[in-house]
Amino acid sequence: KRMRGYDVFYPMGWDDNGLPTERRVQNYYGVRCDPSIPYDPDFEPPSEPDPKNQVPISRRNFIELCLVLSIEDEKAFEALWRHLGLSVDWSMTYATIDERSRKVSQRAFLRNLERGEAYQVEAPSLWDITYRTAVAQAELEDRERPGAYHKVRFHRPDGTALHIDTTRPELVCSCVALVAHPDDERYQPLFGSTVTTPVFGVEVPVLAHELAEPDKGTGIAMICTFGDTTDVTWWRELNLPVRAVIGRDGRFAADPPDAISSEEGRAAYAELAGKTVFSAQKAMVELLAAAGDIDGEPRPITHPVKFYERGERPLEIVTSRQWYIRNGGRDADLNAELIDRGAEVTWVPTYMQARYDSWVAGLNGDWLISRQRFFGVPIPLWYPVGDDGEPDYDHPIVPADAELPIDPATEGPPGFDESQRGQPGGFVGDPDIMDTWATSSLTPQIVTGWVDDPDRFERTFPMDLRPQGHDIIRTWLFSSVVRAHHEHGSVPWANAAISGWILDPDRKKMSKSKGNVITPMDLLDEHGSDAVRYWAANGRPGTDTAFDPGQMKVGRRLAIKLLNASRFALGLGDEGDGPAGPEAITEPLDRAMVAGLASLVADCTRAFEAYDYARVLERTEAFFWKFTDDYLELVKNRAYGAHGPGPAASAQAALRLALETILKLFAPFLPFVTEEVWSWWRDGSVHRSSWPDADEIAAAAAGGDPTVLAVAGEVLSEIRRAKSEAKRRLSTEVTEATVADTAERLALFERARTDVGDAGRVEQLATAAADELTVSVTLAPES
RNA sequence: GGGCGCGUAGCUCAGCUGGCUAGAGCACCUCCCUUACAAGGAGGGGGUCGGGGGUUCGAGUCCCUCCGCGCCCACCA
Repeated sequence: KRMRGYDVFYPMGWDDNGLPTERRVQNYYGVRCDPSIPYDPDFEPPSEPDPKNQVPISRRNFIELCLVLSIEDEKAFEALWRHLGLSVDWSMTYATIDERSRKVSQRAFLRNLERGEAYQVEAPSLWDITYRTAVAQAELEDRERPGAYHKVRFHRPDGTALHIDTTRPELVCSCVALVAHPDDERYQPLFGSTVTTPVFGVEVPVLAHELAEPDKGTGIAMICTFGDTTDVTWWRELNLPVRAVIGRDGRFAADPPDAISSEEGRAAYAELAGKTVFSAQKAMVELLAAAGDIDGEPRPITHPVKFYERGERPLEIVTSRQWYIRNGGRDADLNAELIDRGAEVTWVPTYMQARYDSWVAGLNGDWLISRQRFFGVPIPLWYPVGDDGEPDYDHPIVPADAELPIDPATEGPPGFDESQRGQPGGFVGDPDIMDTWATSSLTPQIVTGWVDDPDRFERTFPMDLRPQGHDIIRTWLFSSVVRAHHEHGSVPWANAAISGWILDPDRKKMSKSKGNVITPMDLLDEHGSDAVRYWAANGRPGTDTAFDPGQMKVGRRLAIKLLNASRFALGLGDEGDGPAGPEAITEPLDRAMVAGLASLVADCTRAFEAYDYARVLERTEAFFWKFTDDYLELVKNRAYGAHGPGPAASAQAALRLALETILKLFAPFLPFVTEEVWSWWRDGSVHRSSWPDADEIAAAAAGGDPTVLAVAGEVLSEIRRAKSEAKRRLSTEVTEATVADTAERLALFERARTDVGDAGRVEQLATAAADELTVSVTLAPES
């Protein structure tokens, strides 16, 4: 685009927020964040980190270390990207934790709040017990885990048993109802009646709901608060009470739910109190067995369990107060609008839009953006504290736009004194930070100057292109669409170019846990940036690409070939008046080559416009190899002046036009070698030169016919073959050669006859009529 | 369960709207130090285009179906 005259805005940013940075800081410095500790301005991290004995430090100290490490990491990344030759505007970088990003993030959130697009609610949400934070739907992944069906006996009023199958018997104490499908005749008579839970003796209703599946287990399930997201749906839609037992630490609460009122029930619960889910399950099975309320042995199964994508333990569902942004997960109209926004984007490849559509259509709740973590953009709110000492969450205190960014943990709201923090009649800051995607979703606004450069914003928003991987369509891409839709009523960019992954040589996804990760800097050192880029550019948009050092070697060879071929082409016309312009291209073979060049340029230009960069590289490379193998050999003698100045000038002019054009076509892929060659004979940078114009080159070809070169190349190949099969060197003289072919092709051949004769070292070159090409060759005797 | 993508030479992949004997590179074999290039060059062997139907004058290319692989999505007690 830059070569085609566009003033390209190509920003680069660093996503520092979130758990990866926190985890790195913990390991790197051997510390952990403890928000209850006061700030220590003189804190120095341990000189020798002990991962098993992390030093607890204040939140502010922890964040300072995050910033220090982020800056170090950013330097390493910038060095890498520069080494790779990315033509980024390095003066316009941003970081998701820098002041401008925090301001954009907080401002957008407050505007969402003002318009009702952001809201807080106390509700069950997915909770990671390791990191002690709520997580969003977009951060979930299913993992196959072993489990077991336990056949548990509930009791009907008449004393008979009602069996349910459950993989989570430990949650019987939080059971609020049983549920079966409304059409299930086995259970229809029970709807509206009650049963009592085993061990705890709590009376629960038997209800009907169409999400219950008759052929799963016994066809009737227990609804707990909460075992999985289906429980949440049932709980909400059937207006059931909460009997939560699992706390934020993943352990069973000390006290049973109020519903467990019997002495025996409370005694039984005491066996579970304080235990992890795993231990509680063991204890509960023993309790059930002792009560005779479990039938048979548990039946092992493997089933998908929801995990936080970075977590190691299954998610639990915990009720807490969280902030949400509306994303169409609970609103059909908004959902349809966001699907329509997706359709406004041009997707490369097109089928990636299906992933967006299915994600948006499958949303089952709004976007949970608050995180109970430390390193990120704070939620910019305070809450008044009542005389009872309780925060009033319904009336948040909002900072002025001009004050942003703020940190409510260290700054107080206007009109209050810091001494009033946490005091009756005073205030508290919202303790949470925002999801990292709540900031990353605003990268278009951050870079285009939404808060600090109205002129640039006007010229660059919506942006043209979002390049990103397919794994973050549901996060980065979708959340960006949501924010732009709410804030600007538009898409954030016109095109989305979705790349695949780099897979290891066995076609497995690279991951740290598998230990098959390859870091790019070593590759760049070993193969060179052009070679690595060559390999990477062979990957089609959307397609995963296996790591292949072989392709890098090919790329390196191509770069070296480009150097050598250029040395030859440029070494010809240095004396006298110098090379002539395109008008000197008069020889049929030269015009044939240039005509092929013109169609190559047209093809490449079209492909680039469609983001089909891999095709551009492939076509240019194919042309270039033919160019060196055949054309260069065919014109070599003539270019040296074997047939006088006119024909030599034609060859030299054609060679230079081709070289200039090929350098430009390769420049986006092989920026270093093309720049090097460019510097041998041209001023400025090839990357600032103008993209070749197919029409201009076609004009220089002056009606040349590409098949002249094709036929000449074929005949030359035949002559080479004869020498190769005779096991003679290619410089062997040919005393006599006869080219037999159709009249039509012979006419084409005739126009390059002298060049073919020269290249093949043929003394007597004759032609004859035939149905197809054959070349009979008589080699000079070995001397 | 729904959806998407892929399956072409031993390997990695091209093959765009169906059209001349299916291509490239790597690997393999043979030969050549030819004055751009031996970290090179020339040439060669190797494929029933996953299987089976169908449309067509003609299919790797379109349709149906089956098989295999990968991914995305889903309220998996």
